[in-house]
Amino acid sequence: MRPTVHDIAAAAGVSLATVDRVLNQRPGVRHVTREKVETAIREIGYVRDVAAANLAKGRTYSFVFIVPASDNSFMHGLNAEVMAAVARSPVERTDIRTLEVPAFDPAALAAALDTLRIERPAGVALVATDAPEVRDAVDRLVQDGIPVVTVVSDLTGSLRHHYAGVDNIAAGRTAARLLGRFLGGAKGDVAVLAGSMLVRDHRERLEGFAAVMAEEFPGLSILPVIEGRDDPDMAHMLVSDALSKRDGIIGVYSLGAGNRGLIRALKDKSVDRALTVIAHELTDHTRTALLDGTIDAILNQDAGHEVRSAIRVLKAKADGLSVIDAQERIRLDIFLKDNLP
Amino acid sequence: MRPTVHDIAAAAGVSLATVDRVLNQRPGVRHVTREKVETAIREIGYVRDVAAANLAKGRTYSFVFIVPASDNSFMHGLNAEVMAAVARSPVERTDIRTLEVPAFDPAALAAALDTLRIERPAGVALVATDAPEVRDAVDRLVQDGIPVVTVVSDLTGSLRHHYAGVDNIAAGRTAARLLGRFLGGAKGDVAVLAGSMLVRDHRERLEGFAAVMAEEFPGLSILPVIEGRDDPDMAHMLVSDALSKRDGIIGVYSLGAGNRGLIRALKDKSVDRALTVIAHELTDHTRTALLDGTIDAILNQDAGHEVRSAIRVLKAKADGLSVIDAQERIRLDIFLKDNLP
DNA sequence: CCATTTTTGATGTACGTAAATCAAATTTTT
DNA sequence: AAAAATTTGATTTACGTACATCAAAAATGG
Repeated sequence: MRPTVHDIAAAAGVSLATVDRVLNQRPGVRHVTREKVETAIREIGYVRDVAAANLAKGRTYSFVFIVPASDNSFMHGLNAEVMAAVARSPVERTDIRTLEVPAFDPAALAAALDTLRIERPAGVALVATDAPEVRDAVDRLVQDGIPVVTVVSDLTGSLRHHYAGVDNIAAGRTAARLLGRFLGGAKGDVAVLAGSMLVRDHRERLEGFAAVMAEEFPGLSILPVIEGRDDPDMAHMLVSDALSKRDGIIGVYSLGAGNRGLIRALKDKSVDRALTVIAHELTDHTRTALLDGTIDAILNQDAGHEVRSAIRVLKAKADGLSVIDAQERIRLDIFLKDNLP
Repeated sequence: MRPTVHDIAAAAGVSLATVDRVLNQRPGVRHVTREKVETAIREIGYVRDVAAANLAKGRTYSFVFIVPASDNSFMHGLNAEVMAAVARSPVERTDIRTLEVPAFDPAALAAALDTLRIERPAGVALVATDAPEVRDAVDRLVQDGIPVVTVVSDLTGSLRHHYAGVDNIAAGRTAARLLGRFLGGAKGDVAVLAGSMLVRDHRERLEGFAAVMAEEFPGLSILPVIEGRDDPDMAHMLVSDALSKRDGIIGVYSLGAGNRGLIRALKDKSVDRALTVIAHELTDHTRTALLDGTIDAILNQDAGHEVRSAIRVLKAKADGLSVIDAQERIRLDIFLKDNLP
């Protein structure tokens, strides 16, 4: 049987009320007594029954999810996963609210974060835009004692408690090795399509990609990055243009979210050119393209896992519990035709 | 606020005791009354507060994990993960016990399962040996109302509630495509090292591998399968032998757990031969081999995830709750040098 | 219509913790 | 040493559910 508060009281030779004061850091306990109780807690190996505690508190965790108002498949998917979590939330004693902010707008994000300092939710999750003002706003929240986790995109040098997302440098490196190996020893050019170099995850992917390319595949040279702003039409135009202008292109790495346009451009390219293509994010479009051979591999982060992980971590922080690190590591999924879910 | 049993009683116009009888399927309720209560439950959208319920029951879930007494890194890892779960178990109101049975011994496994029919734990997880007697024993447990999940290796045609493991056919297919693509258009032989063709997961991996090889890489031919019984020394001998006898070998697929011997054989092969190698299961040995270039890719199933998933599913079944399917899908990890955890 | 059986209601206790109140004991201050 | 302040104890209620008991009401059988 697990020890209870009564066992602590007996072991420490104090009353239940005193144990309660220590456990819930209420005032009115002398230092020596407090230590006596804490020793007893350690010695009998007491762990608070969180379920019973929350029942007694009538507590519901109120969490806020801040997501960018971006119109691409990935963000839609992320939103859907947050909504799914909201739907489950009553069962899990959580009360999750989403807050939409303009994409790539540090000032708006920082303002939203500062609003939350008043509201004081039990935890905040955000898709970070990597800017100093956002970092400062996050740090203020953290210093106010509110748990904060970043999702998908991290925040350089901030005090956030956790990052629920993939290692984007590793993702870029992996893409490079896959592309290099798939191309065998062939020599030629590689086109890179990104959303914007202003976002940290895209920058990091490119960084990793370029590093491995340089180290290991000297026969392949990276062309100047095409920034498609994650917009299908823009991506289509820019990629078509690049493909027609340069006929040395034998590989493409799409590290952003504008894959609809890319796929269109690849499909209406001159039939004689076989390209090896690696893209990020599994969506209906990329899935179809993978199956029909337009794309050779997809790197993916599972938005559902990221959302659930963020919530688990926030909950653990709110309860003062530890998390299982291995469980919260967001993995980079590599999909070929054969292992699609 | 979530509706409670009191709300049901009010809505249905019956007493709390009657609601309780319906909820916990106790006898002594007329059909019409029962239906009135059930309607009310549906209409106000009541969901039982599992935390409070378990608190009241003083319930601890007693689960049994049946693992094979196999001496390879993967099974050791699995065992370690089960032990980690055992360590966490008091906090999660679970009481997990492991049961070791001889590996590849259907009779022993079936006997162990039948013992559990007496003990009636709240759930059983097992690494299945794919045999009719095991299937029947599992079906008996299920028919007794005990939740059963298979882990790592599934059981053909059984009534088990869930399988916490990877799709091994997809794993084999993925290995084939990776190997084929890494080899570019080269022609030659591919050696396959397995543990034993008597285990279902190995058979399935081979099946998927062979299928894709035949469909898509006609230039590569698969040599007769080497069965190393997951034994390092045996694998070393057999692989060394094959490599020296056939010099057309350009690729190796190791789908079992005997990688230590394979790696040794690869390292002391004549230096001029560059092989492309795909192996299963991330262990210290395969990790080192991947980093030093002896192995080109590792396919992995995360034992920790499998164990935790199995427990979550068992708990959900025991509580009569549903699971989040996407969360319980065990993914096939593909590791290159660059995305090792 | 009475006796019997079945169904329903009313009520209390328990689970482990939180939180509050008030009295008693102890310490500190004057 | 008395007064004031602080610390501790004892006790109660609550959270939402499970489970048990006993009495009351309703349905059923003869």
